[in-house]
Amino acid sequence: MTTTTQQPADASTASAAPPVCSPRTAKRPAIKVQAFLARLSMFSEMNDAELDRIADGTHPVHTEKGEAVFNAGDPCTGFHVVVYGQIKLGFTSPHGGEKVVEIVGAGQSFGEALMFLERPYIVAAHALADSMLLHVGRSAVFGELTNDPAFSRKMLSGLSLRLHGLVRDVEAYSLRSSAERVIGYLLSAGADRADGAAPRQEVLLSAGKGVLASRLNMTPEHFSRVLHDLSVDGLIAVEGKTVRIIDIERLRNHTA
Amino acid sequence: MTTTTQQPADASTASAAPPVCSPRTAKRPAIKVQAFLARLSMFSEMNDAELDRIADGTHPVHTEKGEAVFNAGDPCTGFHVVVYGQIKLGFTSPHGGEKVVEIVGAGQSFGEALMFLERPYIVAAHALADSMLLHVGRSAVFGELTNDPAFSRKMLSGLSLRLHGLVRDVEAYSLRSSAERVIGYLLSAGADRADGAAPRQEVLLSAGKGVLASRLNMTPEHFSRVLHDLSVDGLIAVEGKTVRIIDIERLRNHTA
DNA sequence: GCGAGCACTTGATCTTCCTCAAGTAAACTC
DNA sequence: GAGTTTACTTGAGGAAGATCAAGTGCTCGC
Repeated sequence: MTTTTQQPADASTASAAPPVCSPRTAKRPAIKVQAFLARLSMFSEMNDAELDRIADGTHPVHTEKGEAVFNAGDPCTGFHVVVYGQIKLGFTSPHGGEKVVEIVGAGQSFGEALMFLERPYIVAAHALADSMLLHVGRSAVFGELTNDPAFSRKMLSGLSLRLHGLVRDVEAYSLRSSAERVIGYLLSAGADRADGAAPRQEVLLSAGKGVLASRLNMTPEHFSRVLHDLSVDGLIAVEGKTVRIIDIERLRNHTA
Repeated sequence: MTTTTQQPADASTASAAPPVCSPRTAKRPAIKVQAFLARLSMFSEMNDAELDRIADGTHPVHTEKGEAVFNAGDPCTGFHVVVYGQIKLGFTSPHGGEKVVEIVGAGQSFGEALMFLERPYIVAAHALADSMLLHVGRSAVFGELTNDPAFSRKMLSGLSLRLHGLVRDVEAYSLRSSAERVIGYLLSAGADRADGAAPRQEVLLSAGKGVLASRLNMTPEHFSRVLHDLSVDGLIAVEGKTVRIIDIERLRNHTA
């Protein structure tokens, strides 16, 4: 592995899909379920009949900021797709600590693996913002799997991508220093608007610094210090939740 | 998550299948490919015609101890099953360090995720012992996927199980101390002969201590010290590659 | 059976990162 | 708009684990 721009946060299944409607349009906006599902790469090759059947196995879940979607130990009866909002998946240690495994945004899904394993959740899901999810029931998915090989293949690539991301995370946790993980996050967050060669100079942190710190396996204090040190070195400038990348070349080669 | 016996080393897809023949019977023993494949849970529901087609897409790979099966960056044209021997999957950092992600034994497979993603490997695979693998070509797998939903479902559960194991690893790396990871490994290795309620008292370490240490995210030195400390506390007794568990109850509750 | 090489152990020291404790700034209530 | 809460920052000190450097004991080849 010679890559220098590791991206601990890329484990997404569905490519980004814009929310069907704004969370502020109404308190509980009605959405066209089929239309929303069709934009997810997972369902993108489905015909109308199939989409209808999947949509039938679906129900909306509204979760307010801070609330749990599910907790570790809960039985898993399907998987979730984020329509709007943001969800964090994490472990809580008996000793009070927390480890955020993944931060999931609009158009992304989670919980497929447990659905296939028919085991209870081992992580908890909490809303980082008022969110709307679709819960896709297991039997609807299994029904389509039996007669749609293209769908099976989509699911397989989705899971594979997730696995790949997790392996990259393990690599980052094991072989990289905290500073390198932070830099990796900044570079990948800056690069994720993949519309051109040049990564953006302005990165908007995708969650609160405490949550990000946990996602990157470090304490909020240490995260703060790393950001501070990078600022002092003139590599970035931090203004609240936005980070301006000043010297991307030196940032890439930074080792400390 | 309330489990106290975490098992960082359980990420296996196929349930253990005995080697078709001993590695010492002949230098390159011929095996009945179909018969071997049929024992893997992945292929267990296949009929003879299907097994024949998969077997046709297969070729044997013999790898001597220390040799690489593939390296990071190599293209992935299928996945591997271990017939006999032992393979380690790991990252090599540019600064010389190594991180073993998984240790794979007979009857287990690896590389499926990359096969579905059609990306080059991000880990390297090295033989820990003289080994024989079967390489299962991508097109053979894809061919069966299109007309065998049961096979698709098997693959999906296989990947899900792997994902699940990796998430548990991340939890262990993030929230557990090294000693807890070692204990977790000992308990799971002792419990893996799941023929009764009582875990074995004698655990044979599944690889060299250096390799295990890396798998558990610690240095060989530290691993050695942890084992030593547990011995001094009277919880285990180490005799070369076998660890006798003396006080399993105290071992489970140990915190340091 | 003897030397070479390797795997493992043990010891001393050093680094990274965490913990605890304030302090500051921004956001949310009333 | 003052008070409270929450999020973040800063500092001092400490602990877990890494690194470096010798050892010791094994196995393996001859």
